This record gives sequence, structure tokens and C-alpha cells, in this order.
Amino acid sequence: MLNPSLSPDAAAPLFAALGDPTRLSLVRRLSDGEARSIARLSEDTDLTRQAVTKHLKVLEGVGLVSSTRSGRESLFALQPETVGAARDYLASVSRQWDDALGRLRAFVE
Amino acid sequence: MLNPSLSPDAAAPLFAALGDPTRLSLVRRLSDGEARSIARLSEDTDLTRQAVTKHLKVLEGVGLVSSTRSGRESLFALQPETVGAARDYLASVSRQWDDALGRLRAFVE
DNA sequence: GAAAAAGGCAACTTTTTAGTTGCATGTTTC
DNA sequence: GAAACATGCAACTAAAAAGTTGCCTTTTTC
Repeated sequence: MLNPSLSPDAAAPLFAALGDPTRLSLVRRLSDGEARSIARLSEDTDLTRQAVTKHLKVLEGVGLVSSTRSGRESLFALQPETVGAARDYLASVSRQWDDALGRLRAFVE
Repeated sequence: MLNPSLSPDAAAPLFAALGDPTRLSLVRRLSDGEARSIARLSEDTDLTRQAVTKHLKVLEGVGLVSSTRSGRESLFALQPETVGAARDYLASVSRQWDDALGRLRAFVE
């Protein structure tokens, strides 16, 4: 399947999760592949730990990150396949536009 | 520039705009390259015309669509460069992850 | 085993967002 | 020029999101 691409209803929650600066920062910071604890992820921000926790739950809810408990801390890691799904959705939008432009060009010639 | 990629603060509003099913549908429908009037875009939905108008303004606010007045109607068209910017942001997240994975592999061998 | 560290849970406030209704304005069409 | 069409503007409601505070439980560390 080259152009299955999620339905807008399925993809929107993904973008909504990415559409908050705090959450997008978290995704960015986790994109180096390392798993991090909530405490660690709460360090470089002025938000409370609970606020960060909520954001992580949102990201986990749409599958952008996953968490595992390790002793007294819970580690969050990026789920790259889901990032890829969001990226692919936009790629399919781009491609549809490019195809349309191509057809227009062909028609003019 | 291969990896400029917007800052999370700059990119988040883009994803937020895409993070609503109605708006993502509008983007999808406009991705064929054709410009459409508000009335036209309001046809296949149960929302009121005003609601659709608001969504279009949000999309226009982040540069995902542009509008031009033509007589009594205003036509909205997709702004593919902005879609590309959002896509590229996610691509850079993906790539960062892939690179990290690559280094890990190299280290293990 | 007591103190410190990491986190979970729940109630609550504030702000933002989605959506509506009502009415006014500019354009076409007959 | 009157009716129909397309849109703009503003006030308002309702619901969701972001963030906080307070307190309780589990795990480490000395």
C-alpha cells in the first residue's frame, strides 16, 4: 500500500498531541533514542512535574511514546513508528498536491 | 541547510492547526490543488458555515492555506510549502532517531 | 528504619477552543 | 432594483485543555 494514509479523524489526534510546545519539546528531546524518567524530563522546564506527567500521558495515549517502570522511576521512550505515521500523512498530502500540479503542467503542454 | 528544522515553539502551532479533524479534512480536500469557496467547503459537513470559516482562519493564521477574494466569494487554497515544513520537522525527528539507532548498532559491533 | 527521591491520584481553577445564533454588508442575477 | 447568494462581524455558550496544589504510596539510600 503506497497511499493508505490514515483518515483525517484518525490522524488528527496525533497532530493534536504534537501541537503543544511542551509536548513537541519532549518528543524532540526523546528523539535521540534514550529513555528518560519523568524527573529528568521535568528538569529543564518551569512546569511542575505533574504538568509534565500529564503531557507524557497525552503522548502515550496516541502512541508517540511508551513507558516502562524501572524501580521507583518510570522511563519514557519515543515510539518512532508513530512519528513516522504522522510524517507519512503529511507526505501523502504533499504528494497529492504535487501530483495535481503535475497533471496541470501536462495539461498545459 | 539539511537540518535547520523549526524550533518546537515555532512548529507546535502548525501541528495544533492540523490537530483538529475538521481542519485536517479541509487540508486534505484542498490538497488537490484547487481553490474553493467557503460555501463549497461547508457543503459536506454538518457544521455551520461560520464554524468552517473559523477553522479556515486558523489554517490561514499559520500559513497552511491562503485566501483571495473573487467577487462575492473568497477562495481558499492550500499552501504546500507550509505542509512541507511540518512534514520536514517530523522527518528530522525521525532522522535523529535513526541516526541514534545507527550509532548504537555501530557501537555494539 | 528514617529520610530522600520518584511517582500516582484527585480536586480545583483558569484559559482556550469549538461551535452557535443573529444580523449586517457587498455581489450577482433576473 | 429586488431577491438570492456569499460572506463578515460580534456576542454568547459549552466543553476541553493546561496547569496547579495537596496528599499518599513505593523505592532507594545511609
